[in-house]
Amino acid sequence: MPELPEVETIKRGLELRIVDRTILLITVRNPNLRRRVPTPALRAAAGAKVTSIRRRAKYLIFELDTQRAILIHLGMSGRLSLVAPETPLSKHDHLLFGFEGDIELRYHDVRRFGLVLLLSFAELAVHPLLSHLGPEPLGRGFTTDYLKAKAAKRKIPVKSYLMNSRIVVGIGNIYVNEILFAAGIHPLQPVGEILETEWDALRTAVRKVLRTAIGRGGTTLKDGQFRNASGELGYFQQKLCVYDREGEPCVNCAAEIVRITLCNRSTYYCPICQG
DNA sequence: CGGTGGACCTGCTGGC
DNA sequence: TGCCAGCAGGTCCACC
Repeated sequence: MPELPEVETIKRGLELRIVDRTILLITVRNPNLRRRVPTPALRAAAGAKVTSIRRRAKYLIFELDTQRAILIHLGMSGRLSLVAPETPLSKHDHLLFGFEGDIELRYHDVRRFGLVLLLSFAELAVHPLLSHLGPEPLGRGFTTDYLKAKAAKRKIPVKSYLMNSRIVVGIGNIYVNEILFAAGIHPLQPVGEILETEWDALRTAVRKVLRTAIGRGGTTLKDGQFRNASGELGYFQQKLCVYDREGEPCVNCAAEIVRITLCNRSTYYCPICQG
């Protein structure tokens, strides 16, 4: 579900409510996520205070005042929500974090592709899940020169390239489609043959699409899956130009949006604007 | 090494 | 109405 803008939106919502608060109780109802949740270690983190919340790629990192951190990835269907403790539990509420001040943070994940780990700061600094990640697309390391250099001589489609977290993090299947539309580049374009002049457009499109989506609180599709930490919907879906618009008219040229499968995922583009 | 495709898991939708 | 194939925001790993 969540790509960078959704994770960032959740992070911002959580920050306001739980930084500087102490965790009173951690309950693991179902430890079977992508990796098994380390229940005893995690439960033992109760009593610690959250000193800050960071985002790296699509990971959330809750730093504690005990030199440890809770690392959370939401996978495809994970949700984090702040609720009153008396709120009825649902089937897929797998972890509960009870905070002082009558606030409960719930991790909910239907498909259980997510991840929750407890790591020391030292472990976090060298953790293989994080150590191979490329630069943040909204950070300084994401330059046109970097993007171009990494692509040299490679034949993979530009869509696969942008979705590869070793190249750049945070871009998933919704935003990659929108980014390529904004840049006017065909998703199958071999990345090693992208023109000199197109690289700037591509970098600009990455940053603009992600920034705009964050500004609009992420994307909530028809199924209503994505919510921020307070349960509110995003509204970037109103700005989607190609994603899930097969057969509908292009917003620029009115040609029909085409859908193909690439990297085993639905891929949408305008055959004229991205020709 | 670079690139592709399947596996992980549950639930919803649409066609027959 | 019921059944079943196909699909869904991500990531990792085995295999060519």
